[in-house]
Amino acid sequence: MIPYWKMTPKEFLPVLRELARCYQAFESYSSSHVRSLGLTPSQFDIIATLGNTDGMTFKQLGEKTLITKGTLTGVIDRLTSKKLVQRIAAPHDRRSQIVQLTTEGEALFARIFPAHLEHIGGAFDHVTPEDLSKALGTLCSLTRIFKQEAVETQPARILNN
Amino acid sequence: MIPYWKMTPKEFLPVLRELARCYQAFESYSSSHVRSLGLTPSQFDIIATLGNTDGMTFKQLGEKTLITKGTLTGVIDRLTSKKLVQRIAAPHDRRSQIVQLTTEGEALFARIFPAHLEHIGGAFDHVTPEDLSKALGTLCSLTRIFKQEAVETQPARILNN
DNA sequence: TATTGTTATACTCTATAACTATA
DNA sequence: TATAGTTATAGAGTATAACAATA
Repeated sequence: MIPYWKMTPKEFLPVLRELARCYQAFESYSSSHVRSLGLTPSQFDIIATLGNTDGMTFKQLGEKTLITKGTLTGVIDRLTSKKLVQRIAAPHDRRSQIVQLTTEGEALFARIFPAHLEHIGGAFDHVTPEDLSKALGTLCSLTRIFKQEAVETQPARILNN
Repeated sequence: MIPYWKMTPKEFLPVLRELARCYQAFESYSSSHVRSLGLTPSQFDIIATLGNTDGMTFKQLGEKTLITKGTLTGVIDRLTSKKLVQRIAAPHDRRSQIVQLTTEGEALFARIFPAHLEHIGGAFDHVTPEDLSKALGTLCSLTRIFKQEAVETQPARILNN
């Protein structure tokens, strides 16, 4: 039995604005570190995603990072020319390629990622675990519904389902 | 008397991931609307920021939208060629220019913005006001600290101030 | 001298779609 | 026929810095 509220823009807009502001503040902080290493945010995203894995296919990588395949080829090309990642053939499907960190890429990941986490973790020192888990819950439910809505672009569809 | 917790990455990383996922889901949903109007997200950002105002200077606009001045000139040029915004001279400083919506831009804003809000509001129907305000609080405190950290890039600075 | 906005450059990302080689 | 990744293209945002006009 879920209670039903009709939120007004006046109520939820501050949350959206703060969501954007928070994400952008995080991104901007994160990217200032990242750019000082000679990486773009997209490139760092790839490194962080591949860290502590044996690599993954272009398809998987694209799904995790939300980068489309056409763009991904370019990003991986640039990281390859920096010797941070490499392509290897996938074992059971010759159409497929595995992207993985090189030794150099792993070393970079090992050097910068823990420091990143340590730094970021400081932001959470005065947030209670309870607030954190509530915020997580709220963010999750928002995400779920935004994703739903993104699929059902035509409101009329709701009537047809 | 604020209690002190030391959060571990295992605790806060899910929140960061969900923050990114939530923002990106929102952005992607929002931008699918926006692109169907022939606008990019940056361009919509400008329109939404100028809506219900008498216009503002390049400087103000850049601060609100987090677009740097060099880029902003290009974005405004494109919106100008679409006849959605216009530049006018600022009254008391002849270096400065005011950007404002044209009649056409205002009409577009009036047509799409309420619909946008209405659509987005649906996502909040099953979130309680309490959770919403807690999430807002948490987001705010995170934002504040990310911004702080972004400024103090050199930790050593803290000692010098 | 400092500030506002413009211009210029080089790079990166995006959307889109045609293409290849496999499956 | 469908899928994985590549290539090509045109447009748009980014960082950076030099520049003109004005304060």
